[in-house]
Amino acid sequence: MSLKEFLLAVYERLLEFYGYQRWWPIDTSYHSRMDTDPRDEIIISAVLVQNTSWKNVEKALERMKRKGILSLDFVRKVDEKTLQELIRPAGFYRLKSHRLKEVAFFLNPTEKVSYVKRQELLKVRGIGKETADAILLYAGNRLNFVIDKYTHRLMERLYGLKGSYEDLKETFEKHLPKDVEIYKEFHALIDEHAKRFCKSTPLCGGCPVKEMCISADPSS
DNA sequence: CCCCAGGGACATT
DNA sequence: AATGTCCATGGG
Repeated sequence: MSLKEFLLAVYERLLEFYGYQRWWPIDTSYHSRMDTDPRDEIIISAVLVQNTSWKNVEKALERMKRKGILSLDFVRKVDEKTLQELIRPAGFYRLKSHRLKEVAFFLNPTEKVSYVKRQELLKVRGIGKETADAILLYAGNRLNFVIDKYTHRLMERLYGLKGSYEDLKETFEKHLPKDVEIYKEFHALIDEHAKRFCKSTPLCGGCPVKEMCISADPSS
């Protein structure tokens, strides 16, 4: 089986097992009610979720909706101290309030997310490769595969596939169909699978891709 | 008590 | 290029 066939087979098996993940969750009724851009919610939460559980991000988003406005305009206008208190549950709150300001001024207007160059987005302080690719893919609907530590771990275990962030990103983008919906779902499925089975100490018993994994423990 | 979460910047080796 | 440290809240 070629790498191309392998990646697609893993994707289809994970999709079959877990179903559609539908990242990024968006409160569409909020944005139509408040006349705010849903892409703002994705951009803001992409920063908030850095090394943080989604659960804690949701708490911060709720506070922004309740005591502020969940939009990049609000982030630009609110004073940093207030912003810190709103996002506190997401952790690293002093760091992240500054990062939110940086990205909110850079992605102004929000429409810029659909044409800005990746290299330019990466110059924003606080926006690394994963956050940049997540913003481009999920908010910009652009063909940018997102790599994270789960992707590294899973691919090394499944196929012995190692490499830098850019190496892995190129591999996925070279072999997968050029389809943003597949990019979005596959990344989400990889994360879900890494959390449920392919943890730091893997739970190979019941793993949906055990049969295609070079390092699965056959006895478990 | 421990470890980890949908990372990134910066320093050190 | 690889590894270490800091940033912080919340849950298991």
